[in-house]
Amino acid sequence: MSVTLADVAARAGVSAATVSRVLNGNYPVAGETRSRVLRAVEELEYVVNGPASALAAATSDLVGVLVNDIADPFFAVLASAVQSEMGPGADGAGGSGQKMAIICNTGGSPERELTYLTLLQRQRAAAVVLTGGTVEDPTHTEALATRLRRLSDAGTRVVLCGRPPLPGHDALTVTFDNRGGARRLTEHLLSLGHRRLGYLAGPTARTTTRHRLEGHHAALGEAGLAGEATLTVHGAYDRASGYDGALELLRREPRLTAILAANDTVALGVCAALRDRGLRIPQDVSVTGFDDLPFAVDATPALTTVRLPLADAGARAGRLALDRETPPAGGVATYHADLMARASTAPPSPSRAR
Amino acid sequence: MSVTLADVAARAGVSAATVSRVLNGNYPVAGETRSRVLRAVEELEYVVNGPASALAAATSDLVGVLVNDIADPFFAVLASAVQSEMGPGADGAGGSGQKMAIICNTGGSPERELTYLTLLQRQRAAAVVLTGGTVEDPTHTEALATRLRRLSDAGTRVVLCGRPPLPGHDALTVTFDNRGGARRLTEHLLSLGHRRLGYLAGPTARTTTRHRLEGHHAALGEAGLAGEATLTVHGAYDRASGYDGALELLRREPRLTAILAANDTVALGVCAALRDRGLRIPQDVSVTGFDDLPFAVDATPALTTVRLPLADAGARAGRLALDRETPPAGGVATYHADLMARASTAPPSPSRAR
DNA sequence: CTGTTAGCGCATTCAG
DNA sequence: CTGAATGCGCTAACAG
Repeated sequence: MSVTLADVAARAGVSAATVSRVLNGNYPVAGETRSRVLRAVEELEYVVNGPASALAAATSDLVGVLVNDIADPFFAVLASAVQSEMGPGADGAGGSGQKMAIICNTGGSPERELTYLTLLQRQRAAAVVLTGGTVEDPTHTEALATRLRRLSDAGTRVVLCGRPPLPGHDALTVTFDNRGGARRLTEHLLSLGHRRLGYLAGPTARTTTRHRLEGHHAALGEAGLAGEATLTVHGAYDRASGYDGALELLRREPRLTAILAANDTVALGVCAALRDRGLRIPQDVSVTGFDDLPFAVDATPALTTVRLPLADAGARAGRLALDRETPPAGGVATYHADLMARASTAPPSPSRAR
Repeated sequence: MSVTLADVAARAGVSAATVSRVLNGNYPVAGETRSRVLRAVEELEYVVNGPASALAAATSDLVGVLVNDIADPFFAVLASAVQSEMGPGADGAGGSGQKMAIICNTGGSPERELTYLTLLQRQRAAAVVLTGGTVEDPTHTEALATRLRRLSDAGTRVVLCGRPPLPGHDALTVTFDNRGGARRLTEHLLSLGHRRLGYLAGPTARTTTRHRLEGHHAALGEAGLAGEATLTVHGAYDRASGYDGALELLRREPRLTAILAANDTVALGVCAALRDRGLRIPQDVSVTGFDDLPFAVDATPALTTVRLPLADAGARAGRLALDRETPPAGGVATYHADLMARASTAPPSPSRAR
């Protein structure tokens, strides 16, 4: 078969235990012995058997990262950042602490989220990072808390990134001020003079959707427009629902002067729909996104949005997962969402005000 | 500690072997016994120990996916597609064949590619999928072939996706007709009447870069412009090099009427640079991308590019990796790259022709 | 169809 | 500082 520890030991004229010690570098080993072992490893092209050592040591060097869909830039950037803290190049301690990230696409499905968690528990993952908003359903929340508790009981570190702390489990959390971001976006539009706003919300019953909507309503309330602008349509976080949603909003209120999209991707769909309807951005209708993904600045006109520090947050989550950073007080770190006012928003045109 | 197979066996009043059999579903087990075992599993909340079974069975259910950077949409889409063929929801055979994808960011570095391959060998990965173009350096090519041979010798399936077959190793390959795509793009511009083209190539010494450049030159040659248009600048596959590269091309040849970018992301940078220079697209300068990533159609003007069927190719690679699909004849499947003529290209304006 | 018997390759006691 | 012995939890023959 394959070359094993014993083969290396024989070649180096030492015991298997010694080889193990050299390789893991936890125990003192004589310099001479050490180099002899290392040479044998080279010569035999020995590669540790991960499963075997995971079994013996009762812990693997796999880290699970749950995302809705890795093809969505939001999650890709987050996952990439988490990644950046492990594996070759990250080098948290000087070499052999190589962790590997298992990326799991849940597709936003609660069941799959649970299934993946079980799969990761089966792998005896060293840590698990759950990214993005989560479904707000008591049943699921409880099931999730239970699963996570089992994981932490089994020694797996659990970190939440991009979602609020989970009731029933004290996982370390890195989250975004979605409420504040949405509020700033709405205030920005109101200050430009907009009064008839359309809001394209994300999928119902998700934390992210709710928080952003709450921020929006808060701003509206402060401006004394609480009751008025309940023009809201829910949809998925994709371009198509942006397109369809924009048309639906216009159907309901043709005199709309601004549309707030659930995120940048949705905003792109909104822009496409408006263009197809012959409406100019921002002269006829202002549009805002959310997240400030890389493409936002290249949209035409450049998208006014709110910047989420995804890379920072992801990296932070990665370090917390690997226990390389002291946890924030209270276990929760919240990142601010800055307004990026660009060309897709402007004062409403008097003509459309009618 | 944690509950084990033996615990379940005791609870169900059977032997550990039987439990293992019902869980893996490979051997015939009496219906009655089966359900008793399953019940015990439920009651004890038993979760298989992955490392232990991997050790005993000498194979894990981990699949490595090497990408340059998962934050780059090109790789994200590819990886997502590979993913889609495994894990919950893919269900290739009816349930428990759950594979998990380990995504490895090589950052385009040959050394890291090798390191990750070793790490995957250590995990006894069931398969490895290498995506994207590769560095063309004899030393690296050989080192890579050696590593891959070790992997296949150890029983790991190796699939290449988005790069040409590797000399020295007969891995299954799913690749794109980069040459043809670049040729079609160039022909498109030539047929519109362009004669002064600028080419923004990817990083030097990479297969993708070379193939696209070759296609470009082939088209130029056929048009009898071989010697003429050697206006080429190399750069990374990112927006910034698109921006800088466009400025550099314009410096070298201010009368340029078209720029072919290494890919869509680079094209976005080119567009930004042109706009900043007060040049209109496509009236003053036509621009083309490559890949047809989701955002290409939302650029303004919509980007003329070449469509790579990333999702199809990724899924195919995933199935091949899992041995769920019969390999193509010769072990190599090549996907065609279709021209997507959109608004960023048009005949050159007579005024600029001077 | 089911139980028994051996390891899989390594990390750790515990002695020396 | 090093070696010998033990077991991690599971699968895979081999019998029955």
